[in-house]
Amino acid sequence: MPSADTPPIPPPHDPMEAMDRILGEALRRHGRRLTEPRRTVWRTLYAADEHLTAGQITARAQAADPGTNRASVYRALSLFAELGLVRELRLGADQPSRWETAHADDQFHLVCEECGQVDHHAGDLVEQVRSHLTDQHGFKARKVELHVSGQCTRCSPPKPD
Amino acid sequence: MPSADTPPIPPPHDPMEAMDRILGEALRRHGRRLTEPRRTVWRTLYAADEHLTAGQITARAQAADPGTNRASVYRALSLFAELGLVRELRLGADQPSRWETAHADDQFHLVCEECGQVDHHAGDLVEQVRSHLTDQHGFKARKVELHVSGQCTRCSPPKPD
DNA sequence: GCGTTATTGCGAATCGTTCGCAATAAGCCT
DNA sequence: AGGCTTATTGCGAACGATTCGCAATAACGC
Repeated sequence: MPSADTPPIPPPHDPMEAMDRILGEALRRHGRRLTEPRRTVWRTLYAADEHLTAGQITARAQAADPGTNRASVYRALSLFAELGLVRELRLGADQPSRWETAHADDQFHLVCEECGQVDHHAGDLVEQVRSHLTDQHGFKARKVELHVSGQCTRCSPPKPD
Repeated sequence: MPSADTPPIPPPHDPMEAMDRILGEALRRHGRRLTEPRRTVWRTLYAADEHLTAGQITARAQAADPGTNRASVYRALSLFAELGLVRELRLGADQPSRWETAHADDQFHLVCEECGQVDHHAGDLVEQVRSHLTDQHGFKARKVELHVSGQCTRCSPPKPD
């Protein structure tokens, strides 16, 4: 541990603490407060390997902190989305919204209908679409969402029978 | 008008009757029955200029036939979708599903965030995506959905300033 | 026409999500 | 560190979209 009189800028040992800092700064920048439920939701989201529904997030958050409230989870999620920290996505008309941390290049989703696996894609396709629309049709694209459903490599038989 | 002893194959004068026939045939082909609520929903869908929510469809259907029941509308819609006659689509995580008659080339939607206008696009983009995925990533694309939101030509100021 | 059985109509139920409001606590100021 | 202001929480009730169960009805094949 740093001695009591070294400059109090400890490097982020715990990756979770680093995440907390990112969240805290984003919140403060917008005049919002960093609270326990928000931190819990945030960590849950980052610990997740996949896109979670609000229900799943609530369950996991409650596993980490039993006090976590459903409504607060929803509120945290939509706030995060508003701040551009996470993205809400609909992978099927029947299923509830799912949430993912916002990386730059993941408007491109591949959903496997067999195993439910969701893959991301960066690619330039989204950019292509955007410029095509602007140039050819005068449509100013702000958000481009590409959802593809089908069979992923593992589920579609690689060997021809 | 055809005389009484000409072959009884009257050309479809009423476009709505023609629509009914299409629906009836599709249903019969699948062992389903052509009923009043189904016909009403079908006509509503075809008379519509835009993508309607189930609620809107119900309202319009009831305007045409006051007996029309909400549940039957939902059942008709999902049946039609199952038969490939209509398509369900989510234009925003917050809004309810919307429904459109199924044309070949309309997986490509442009939603104007200003006026709410929804435009379609055929284009080869969808095909491009499909083959790109199959060739490069082994992902067998079944359904490709491209949702773009932004500003349409009318809403985005054409003149600079 | 008759009978079989798919379909309807109704209300209640479900699911995801949001709301209202009193109680709590974050972060600023000193 | 203590106090103050006000954003945020927690709770349950409310909500909107969609679905369900089931008895009554009506399509359509014979």
